[in-house]
Amino acid sequence: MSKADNHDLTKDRLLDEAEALFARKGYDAVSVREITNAACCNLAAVNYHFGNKKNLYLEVFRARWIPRARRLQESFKKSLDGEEVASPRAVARALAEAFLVGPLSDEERFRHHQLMVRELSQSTEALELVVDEVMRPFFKKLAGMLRPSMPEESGTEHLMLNILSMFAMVLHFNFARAAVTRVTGREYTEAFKNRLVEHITEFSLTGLGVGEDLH
Amino acid sequence: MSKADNHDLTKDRLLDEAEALFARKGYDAVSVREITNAACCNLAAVNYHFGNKKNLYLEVFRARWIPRARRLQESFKKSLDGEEVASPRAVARALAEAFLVGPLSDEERFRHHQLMVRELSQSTEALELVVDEVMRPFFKKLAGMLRPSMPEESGTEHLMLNILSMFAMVLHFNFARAAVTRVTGREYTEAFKNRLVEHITEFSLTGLGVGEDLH
DNA sequence: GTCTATAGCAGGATAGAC
DNA sequence: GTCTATCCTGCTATAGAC
Repeated sequence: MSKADNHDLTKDRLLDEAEALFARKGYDAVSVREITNAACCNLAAVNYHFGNKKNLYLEVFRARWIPRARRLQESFKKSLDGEEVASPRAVARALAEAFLVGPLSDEERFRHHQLMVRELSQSTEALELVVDEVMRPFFKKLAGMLRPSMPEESGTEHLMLNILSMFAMVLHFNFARAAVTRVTGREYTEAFKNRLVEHITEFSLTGLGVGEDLH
Repeated sequence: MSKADNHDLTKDRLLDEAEALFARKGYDAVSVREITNAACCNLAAVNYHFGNKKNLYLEVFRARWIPRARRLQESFKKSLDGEEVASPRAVARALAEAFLVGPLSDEERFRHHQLMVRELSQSTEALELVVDEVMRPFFKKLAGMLRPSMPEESGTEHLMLNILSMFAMVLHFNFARAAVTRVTGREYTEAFKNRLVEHITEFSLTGLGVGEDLH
């Protein structure tokens, strides 16, 4: 019993600390020593539990990142339950809310987006997991929700580009915090995050909002 | 003469190869040996010319990245010369065009955005340079161009969030190529890049384009 | 399952010849 | 300015005791 406990706890601590460090510094900048120190266990534990460093990285995605992405999608879905039918505005707001405020702690949100951006910009094996198991199904669901509101003539590609654009904003305001803060002069307080949710919702609905005729 | 020549050529080759490698793999994943091999010079050359690896990285930004960012801004400015007054549509299109088609080769565009995203998501000393010398002034200019078209009551912050959002799209469609391709099924041909320019322009102007009443 | 000890190698950096 | 040779640190991974 205490054996199994130790096993699980060590493995869990390793996954947690590894994820935090990989997110903050990137795969190559983190050493196994650093991870095992942070997890208060022995250097050899990584090789025992995961075989090698790279496998630990992949396991971080399988055991931590992907489940969290699913929780985010659940949170998104719940936001929409109140609505009789998902209007584009409701979808945009629920999306922004789930990713910018949502169920995650600040630390978790940070981890999540840092790791995602690292994979998006430099695809390793983990990107396959991320795209195939999380992004594609989620985008498909979003497409289904938005399609009824779109002009008849717009195809799936148009829809996907729209979704990718909302996604780009959500991602950007999460991972480029340092730059956003430097440019706007605002820290990521609850108030500012709510302001960002408003902004993303509006921009998704009306762009710059200059009231130009629609075509 | 040949001395000075050799000096400059070696230094230039180092900067070029270093930038390419840092962009593709990230700072920590690249070794000085790898760089000097690619530049066909001796291991000690990095320390001779730049002092150390980190300084070489910073010099890549000073001597390569920032000048290229200036060229992009020039290209953006030129796109707008034909217009009597810069309408929001013209600004959005010029922005998307400069960054997605623009004056850079595919390889240069790739380098540029990879390095930028690395800095945006994990600020090192180079982020200060990037934000202070490139982003902030550029955003200020954009703000000046867009302000006349905005509703009276919207302040600078609203304007900045709008600019950051356009920027987020431009950036995203450049750095997340792998994922975009995986999701849309489209490679980054000239045709698709032009399609993206259209999309970014439209999304910037009207968002999802569902024709919702403006407020 | 967890530890110590260590093999074996790659990394950044430098001294000094040319 | 460029080279070779080398130092020394820190890395991943493993063998083997407990």
